[in-house]
Amino acid sequence: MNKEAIAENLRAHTLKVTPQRLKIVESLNTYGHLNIDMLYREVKESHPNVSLATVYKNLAIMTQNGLLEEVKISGHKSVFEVKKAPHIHLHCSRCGKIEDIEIDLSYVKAEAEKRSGYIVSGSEAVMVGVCPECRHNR
Amino acid sequence: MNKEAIAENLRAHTLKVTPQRLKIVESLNTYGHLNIDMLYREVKESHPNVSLATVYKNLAIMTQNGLLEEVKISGHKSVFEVKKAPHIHLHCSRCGKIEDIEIDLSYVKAEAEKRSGYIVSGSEAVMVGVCPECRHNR
DNA sequence: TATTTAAGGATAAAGTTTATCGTTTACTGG
DNA sequence: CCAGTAAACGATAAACTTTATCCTTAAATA
Repeated sequence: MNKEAIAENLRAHTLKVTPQRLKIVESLNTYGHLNIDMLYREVKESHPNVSLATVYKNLAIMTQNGLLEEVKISGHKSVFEVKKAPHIHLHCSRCGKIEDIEIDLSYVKAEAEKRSGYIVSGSEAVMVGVCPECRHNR
Repeated sequence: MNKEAIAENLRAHTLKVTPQRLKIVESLNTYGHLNIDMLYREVKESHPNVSLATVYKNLAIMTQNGLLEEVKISGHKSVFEVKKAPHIHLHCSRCGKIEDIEIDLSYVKAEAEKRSGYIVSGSEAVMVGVCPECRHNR
């Protein structure tokens, strides 16, 4: 995804296009899931005097505006990702990596609604385990 | 669940039985899901000079030892619960309440393993929506 | 290109969690 | 039941994280 497409995406979420924001989204496109410290380091590479507060402020507003999503991982700092089609997360407890996998949860949602009376508007699921690489390299 | 049963549960997890720990688990049995501030307030009622550090230390060790579980809720502080049979969480975005519901995720787990090569050992799922009470009282 | 408004940077303040350390308490074995 | 030991407690400092403030800079609009 190129810079102009990212800029489009920012504008689509009523956010001004700034170099710092471009870099944040670019980094997330490249690495998938990054926490705030990683993102701060990333942005500093191209903008050495970026303020940590800027990263905080941007993650907050980009998440509020629906461009990013925060993923809470048990025992770790939250990571952020660019919002895309609904999916669940795989978290490797050995190497810490996080992957997306598109598994349909509509059955779970329907079942939850039926049995609880809730109207469910969203869901978040994380499966924890060991990835193939970590299983083999030991 | 009475005090002796809670004490049993603590011992079963190689934890000494202290009044502060009893109160924490008792509160969680009563209310289901509480964050650290709520638990601190709870324990203070029966042990007015409990230290906040004690609550932190106990939640950490009880979680490590598998007696409690931490539930990360988007936009809120983590809540804790007494570990029980696998279940997923319902979170009402209006009133903030959290409920358990036992829905089988083994299909999701199997599918995730098949498609990713991971060996999945655990999962955490939260469905966000509006509970029946909040839907009606407005 | 000037104007307006939002965003950035620096840093202070607030809030949260962990570490330290001396004292107290729960457990064990006699 | 009591003494000894190790763990837990309380108080508090330190570390760490997040948010707020305020002045400067930059992006969008016409």
